[in-house]
Amino acid sequence: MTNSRALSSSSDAPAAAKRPPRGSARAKLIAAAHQTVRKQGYAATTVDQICAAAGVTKGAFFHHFESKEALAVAAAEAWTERARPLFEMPPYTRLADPLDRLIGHIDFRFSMLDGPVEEFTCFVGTMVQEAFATSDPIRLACAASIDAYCEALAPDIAAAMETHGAPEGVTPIGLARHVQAVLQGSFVLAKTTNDPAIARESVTHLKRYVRMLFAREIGS
Amino acid sequence: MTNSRALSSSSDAPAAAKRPPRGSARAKLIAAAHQTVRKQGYAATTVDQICAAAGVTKGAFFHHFESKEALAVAAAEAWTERARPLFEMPPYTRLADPLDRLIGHIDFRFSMLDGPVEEFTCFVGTMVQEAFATSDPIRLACAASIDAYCEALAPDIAAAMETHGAPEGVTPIGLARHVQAVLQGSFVLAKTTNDPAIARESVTHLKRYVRMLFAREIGS
DNA sequence: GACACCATACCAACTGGTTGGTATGCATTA
DNA sequence: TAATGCATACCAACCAGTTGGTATGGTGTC
Repeated sequence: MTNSRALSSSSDAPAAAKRPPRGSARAKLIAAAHQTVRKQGYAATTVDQICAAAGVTKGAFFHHFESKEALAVAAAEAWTERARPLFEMPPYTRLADPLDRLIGHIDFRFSMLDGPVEEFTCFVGTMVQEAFATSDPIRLACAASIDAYCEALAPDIAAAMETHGAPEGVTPIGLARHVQAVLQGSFVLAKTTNDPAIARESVTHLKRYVRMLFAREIGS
Repeated sequence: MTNSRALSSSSDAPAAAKRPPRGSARAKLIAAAHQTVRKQGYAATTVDQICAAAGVTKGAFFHHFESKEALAVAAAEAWTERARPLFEMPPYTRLADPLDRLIGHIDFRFSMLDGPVEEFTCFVGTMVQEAFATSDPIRLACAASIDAYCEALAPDIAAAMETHGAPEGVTPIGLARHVQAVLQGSFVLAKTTNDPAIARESVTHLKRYVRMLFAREIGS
């Protein structure tokens, strides 16, 4: 790289184009935050690290976000969007029986529990553990993200309760939150062993619980 | 030496005694770490904050622990000891039926889900979330603490399985880990809302699951 | 279509305050 | 008096955020 860049004639359009497209820094910073925070936690992650992972400078960071906390909030919101396809794309969402769809979703979450721990754990779950008492904006953004997940899961549970019945005291949103709790808890356990196996074990129990809940009489 | 405090005759035992007993700094530092880390997380907690909360100086800190990480490991080990009485003291541990003891334990954990979130959440669960990828000593100490809990819970589950039976694929240690996962997950959810109610909801599902697991021939 | 004008996107270098850790001294106890 | 327990004073590295500037692309005007 002899030329600092000054040489770049205006006709280098063809191949070079190493430079990332203008306007991509924000998205790259959020993706870098997801990646880094899931591995190290929020407080231990520095702005410089996020910038380095995103391949941009600090100037770009503070152009797009007024503070580290503001990035955290934006990243939590982006996490919600990132999770949305989990409810729309997968094949099991087309199943006729809502209980099959619910079980299908749990199976799907089970299948995600593979590979390095920091690649399947939850960004907002990790972050809210650290920030719930020190940053209300972050806590609320994480709460909204988890709430959106539960709300997306609840309709199938409600439908399953109507067609298959369910014990007293079980509500769609309540069971959805329990699903989320088991997932979050399984992430914590997986972090202790640095291995997904222990997480799969718990989700298997969750699946059995859901099956038992709706296994009273099919079509009573 | 002019008497800065030399007045204190050896017979001042009655009331004065403002100074903490010599040798208490270590325990106070660990207690302060438990308190502060549960509220703010590990990385966000500074050594100075821990010292302030313990009422000692940094000199005392680094006299007892060679680093912040070493304190974290010691605090995780102390957490294990702190949890031990939970299995020995409570009245339900005297029940004859092991299933009653297991349900009693879950009820007991349920009853702990009250008051400020940082007062019932798990020190090692919080810490391992942040440190699992950056500090093996901390991760292993947290793993040992959670493992000790599960091992303490497993015998009653094993006995319950023998007297009441249980479905294929359920193991004592596996179910114990699931109990722990639900608790850890319920803590995460409670942090999103800053309210224990959502955690109680999940533990109620856990209790129902355990009841259903062992309810094969009892009532039907 | 060429030019002036300007908002947006981004960069490199710097700063004030904080952090984990150290060096040293002194009082109490064995 | 030797060792232990703890305090004070201090430091080098680091961190979130700032500053002052450059590059880029869009828009209105003629």
